[in-house]
Amino acid sequence: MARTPAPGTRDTILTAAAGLFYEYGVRAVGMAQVVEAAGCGKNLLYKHFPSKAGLAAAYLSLVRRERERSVTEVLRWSTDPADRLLALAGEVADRVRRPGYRGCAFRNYLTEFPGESDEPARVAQAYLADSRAQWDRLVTGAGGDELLADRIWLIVNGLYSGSPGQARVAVDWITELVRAPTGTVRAGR
Amino acid sequence: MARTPAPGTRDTILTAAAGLFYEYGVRAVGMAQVVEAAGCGKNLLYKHFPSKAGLAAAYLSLVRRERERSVTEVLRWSTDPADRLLALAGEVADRVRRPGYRGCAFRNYLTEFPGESDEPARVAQAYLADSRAQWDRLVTGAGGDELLADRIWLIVNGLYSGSPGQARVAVDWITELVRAPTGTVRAGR
DNA sequence: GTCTATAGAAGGATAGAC
DNA sequence: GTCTATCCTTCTATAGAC
Repeated sequence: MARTPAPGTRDTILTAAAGLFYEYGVRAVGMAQVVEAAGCGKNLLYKHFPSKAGLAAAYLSLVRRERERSVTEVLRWSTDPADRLLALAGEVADRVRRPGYRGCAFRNYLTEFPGESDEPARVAQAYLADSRAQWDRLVTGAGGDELLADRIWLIVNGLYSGSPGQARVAVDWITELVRAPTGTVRAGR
Repeated sequence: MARTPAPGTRDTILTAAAGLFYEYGVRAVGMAQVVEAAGCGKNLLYKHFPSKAGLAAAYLSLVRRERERSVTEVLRWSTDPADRLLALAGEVADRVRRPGYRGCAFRNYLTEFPGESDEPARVAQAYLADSRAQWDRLVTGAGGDELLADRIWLIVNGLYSGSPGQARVAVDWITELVRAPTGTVRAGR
């Protein structure tokens, strides 16, 4: 038997890469930088990931898993669609307010690589489409119409690309829109 | 006798660079690509621009000038603050719907170079701050409060990073918010 | 000895700058 | 065009664990 492979190597590398990619951007971070941060050799990196694009795709998939775990957590709070919608809004706002927040990882990648259709781009686009669909389901589940879904998605987009100070404004607004005093939840005032 | 310098060389280079930078991103475009698109020699490029960062700053300044010219144009339509606000919203929506639209050039640069404080980053941040101030002035001029200004800026941010299809939703919503049936323009419903 | 890991050089392409 | 530097990727050399 030869030397036993370290068990968490892939995760170590991926975590290091994810931190760098998110903070400085995928394009700005070189593979040598990832290797240095992970404290491993280049060989090991290319053994676990086929290329930089593959590593970037794994990074975005990791962010997706973390985000989905957090979302699933807060959605457990209630079975009421309106409550779940507000819980989701609060989850996003919390993330935006976290120190070190530098925008949405998926939107950032698509901005860094416009028009690209490689694996990480597909991961990013798929997540954004699924995220939008989830918001829409919650809105319609809460009795909202298509217009309200469009408007809330507009706020969510603004929330992701705006300053952290706007988080409260966004959450309060969504709350107000969903908890419409008329009883029915529609987009119009 | 030396050859007389072509008069519009700087503009030719800058226009070519601007098109490439906006379409593919600043990081993705090399100086050789700019030279090829401009149809000039490399030495001429570095005669007119000190570095790539300098060229990028000139590109963002050009975008700012064009945008301000367009905004000034539509703001001439009316002296009524609410009308001007809606005219500004329409201008943004038109730009977002234009073919080849790939997001806000300033926001894109700051995403491509996070944490940077070089000249183009300062140009981008300055424009965004000034733009936000302009929106705020128009909202308060139309009788809106600070909350409404925050909310409209949220919509504008969402408009810039959303899909072109959301342009109409955004404009209609801003119109509805500004032309509040109660007569007074406030954020609350 | 055999396998895994690290460190670093080499390759080939491409970057910015002159 | 050239020069230097850096990019991603591969390969070599060496050290260490079994």
